[in-house]
Amino acid sequence: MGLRERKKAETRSALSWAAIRLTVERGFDNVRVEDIAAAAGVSPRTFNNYFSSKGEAIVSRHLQRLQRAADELEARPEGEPLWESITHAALSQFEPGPELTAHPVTDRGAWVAGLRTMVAEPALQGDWLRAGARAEAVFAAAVARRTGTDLETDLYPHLVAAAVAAANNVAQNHFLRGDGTASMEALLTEALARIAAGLPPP
Amino acid sequence: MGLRERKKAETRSALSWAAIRLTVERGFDNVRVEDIAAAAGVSPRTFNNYFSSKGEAIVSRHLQRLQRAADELEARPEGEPLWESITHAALSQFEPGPELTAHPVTDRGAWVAGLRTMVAEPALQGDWLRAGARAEAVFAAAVARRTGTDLETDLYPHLVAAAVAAANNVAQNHFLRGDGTASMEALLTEALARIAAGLPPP
DNA sequence: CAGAAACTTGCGTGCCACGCATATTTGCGG
DNA sequence: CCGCAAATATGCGTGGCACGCAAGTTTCTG
Repeated sequence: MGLRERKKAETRSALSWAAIRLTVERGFDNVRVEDIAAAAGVSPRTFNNYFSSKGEAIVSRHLQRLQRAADELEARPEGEPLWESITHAALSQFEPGPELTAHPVTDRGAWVAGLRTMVAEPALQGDWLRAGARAEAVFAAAVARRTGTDLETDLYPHLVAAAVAAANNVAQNHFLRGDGTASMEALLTEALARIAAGLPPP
Repeated sequence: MGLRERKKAETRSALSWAAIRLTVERGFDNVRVEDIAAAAGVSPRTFNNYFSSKGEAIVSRHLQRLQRAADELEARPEGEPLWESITHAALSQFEPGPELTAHPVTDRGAWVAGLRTMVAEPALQGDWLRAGARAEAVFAAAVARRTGTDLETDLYPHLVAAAVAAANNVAQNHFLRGDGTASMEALLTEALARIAAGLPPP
């Protein structure tokens, strides 16, 4: 990778990280685009060369994680049953990436609280969902390749991708709503299993 | 219903209808809030008393339809199998409402073309998804009542609602992508059946 | 019918996304 | 090692939008 691309990736990462950090610290609408750009050491105008809104910047890491999960699906062994592969791929998004160690959190309590309010921010709901939809599309492509179905004509890959996205969202919401006794991994695994079982009435 | 509420409902409807019509005719960003307000016979400032953005106004009819489907679920007979009730409820959103006859479309071809570009408009994607999420929440409540599950502690009602929303979206996207040979009803029925069958690999 | 409550409207403000022109940086071939 | 072309960063200006606030105006209630 040339210097050009590397710098671009760094700037992008710096911007999204700054957007998240400032939003967690101060709340979404106490952060101007100007602040984010300044924190990333770049001009305000440049911010909009990378992201078309504050929300997009904040959500971009989430999107990356989801896309990594889709890649993971393609990396699963060929013979593995589909839903097993899917479960592994979906769980892989929680493996901590390098960005976690790069920015150590000093006050974990305040950080988590800020994260919760950020995730709950109404102005960001559309951005989260859009990111989910984009990830769903690439996931559908992976499912299509894996199952030999056709993205254009078959309902199947889209249905599977949408169902996985649904399970992911439900698990996430339940996790945020709950008291933290259930792990995210357990919730997601259960959600996927139930969907693969056809959601029979309890 | 008093005069007050009736007028409010009328204004709201007029605004959303104007927003849709103008967007279909001219394209999303050739329509100012000012135009919508004028078309509805109301001041620009009043527009924002009803909707907090153009997108919300455009999407509001869609949201109503989805919420009607959730109501329909509660109206299904008590003994009916859950997925049968769900399918009926989901299909009910396509029954033409009174608003269709109130605003006859003159040029159907141009109208449909405009609708397609409106639905594809990137700036509206978040709004569509947000509406879907809101409808999903009320659908989950209906499922919880119907199955005797708990919205707070159980994953089940949320999973079902999310899966139905997923099926709905997939069917809709496939319909828009396709050539119109498959009916929306058939697509949605198939999608729901597949999900209720646990999405086995083909 | 009078007062309260709800709704509408006009005005002002701060912010934001983005087009365009210009300066700066990077990559590449000589 | 150098200079040119392409990519990127920046500054500036514009149009638009969401919303707070403070009157007006309409509807409801007793």
